[in-house]
Amino acid sequence: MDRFQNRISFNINDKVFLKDPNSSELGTKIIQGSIDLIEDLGLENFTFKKLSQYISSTEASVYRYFESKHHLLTYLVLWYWGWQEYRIIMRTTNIDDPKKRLRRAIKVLTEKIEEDSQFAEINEVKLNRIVIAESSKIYLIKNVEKENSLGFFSQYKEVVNRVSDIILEINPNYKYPHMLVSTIIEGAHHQRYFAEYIPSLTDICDEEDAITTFYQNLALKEL
Amino acid sequence: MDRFQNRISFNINDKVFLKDPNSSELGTKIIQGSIDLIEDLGLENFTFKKLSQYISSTEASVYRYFESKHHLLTYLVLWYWGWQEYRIIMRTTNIDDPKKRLRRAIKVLTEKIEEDSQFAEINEVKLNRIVIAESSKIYLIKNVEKENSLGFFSQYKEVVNRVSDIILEINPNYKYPHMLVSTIIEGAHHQRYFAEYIPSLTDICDEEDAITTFYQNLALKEL
DNA sequence: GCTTTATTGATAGTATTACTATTATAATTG
DNA sequence: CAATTATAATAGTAATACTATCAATAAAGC
Repeated sequence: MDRFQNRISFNINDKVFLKDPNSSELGTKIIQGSIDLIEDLGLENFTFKKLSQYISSTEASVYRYFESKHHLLTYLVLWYWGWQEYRIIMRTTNIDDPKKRLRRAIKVLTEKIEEDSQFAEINEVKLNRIVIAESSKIYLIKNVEKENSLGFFSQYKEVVNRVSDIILEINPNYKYPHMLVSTIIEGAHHQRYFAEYIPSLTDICDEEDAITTFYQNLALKEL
Repeated sequence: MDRFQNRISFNINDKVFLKDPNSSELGTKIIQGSIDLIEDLGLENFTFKKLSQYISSTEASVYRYFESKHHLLTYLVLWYWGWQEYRIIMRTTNIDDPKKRLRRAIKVLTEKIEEDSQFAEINEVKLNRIVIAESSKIYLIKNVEKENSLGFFSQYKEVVNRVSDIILEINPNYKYPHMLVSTIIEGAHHQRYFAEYIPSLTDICDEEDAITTFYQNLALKEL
């Protein structure tokens, strides 16, 4: 079991899994396989049966790690926001100007992830696509409040708070930092999704990364 | 059948249903009942079986109107955007100042619906809550592109286009009117949802309608 | 080296969901 | 009155989302 202990990983709320997938080889295969399959099939068509076949295990074994595909998705999204927080820290420390820091943070949160390099067991490109297309489903459910009280959205909140703090540095009297940040995060996800699948809902643009630029400017004009 | 013809209703894409629910009493009960039940149970726990029991009919009869609960939800959302377009028109005609028109349109799109009066067969308060909590699920699916090509999102697009046109009146050179409008619409839905269920993600405010004010100001500062 | 324990695999089984099909009956329309 | 249509009643199927049991194996402790 020792060989799995020193993996680079974020501390993920242990109520989201039955058994820590980071503690075994099968667990790692569940995470890797689910990222592949959810990205490929969509959450609707993804099942634990298909996953278990994909990773050459059994349905019952997968159920020993996660009580449902919904919890598995929640785990992936928690991981994602842990990773994003880490990226924001990496890319904003040692920058004095809070406006510049805000621009950087918005870039991190709104840019398209195109390289998968940092973590062997996680394909960040696919995970980013999953978060864009599926993450809102983790809270658009009847028992949001219960899952909220279990801390399933805490990682997301931390990211929102961190960026809100930068906003308050720029304008200490600004009343709605959380609203602004979550509008930007969710908005950027929507725009990326629309741009790919329902382009008539967005504005055609040749610009290199119009979505990031749009939200950076929106935020700075607002403050 | 005649007695159902002169109901006030928006022209809804006929590919979304198998049989027009507006053409019969059972159809009307399906729509009314589904609004009650989806609002109450959430889409996840809503089934045609429960619906048919609720309206004292049978599962097979419901399936003659809609091929799936997903299509039924799509119908409701189409109706909602038809209604919102109508409300925008009602509340913006005869106003000369485009900035004032934009404020009004944003108010219509972001305010909480609290009275249910206009249409006998539709509970607008509940439908608004359904749209906030469930509408993104109509496009966050694997076959978005097919459903888009069938015109399932056309009503939403029309609303976005209508408001975009107001934006272009204010600033004819503005590059991202569609992005701005869809960011506002989806953002307001998120904020209302968060305010109710995950309040730590929003900003506590005593103000009467902070969400509407927030998005009105955001839009006007951006332009 | 042997026992205990933990991990996974193999298999089976259940309730519910998301449908489809068939037939009967009541209501409308021509 | 005949023909059509709408609905109800019933049955049935494949897939999903699980739960339970037991055996095989590998690792950990003594």
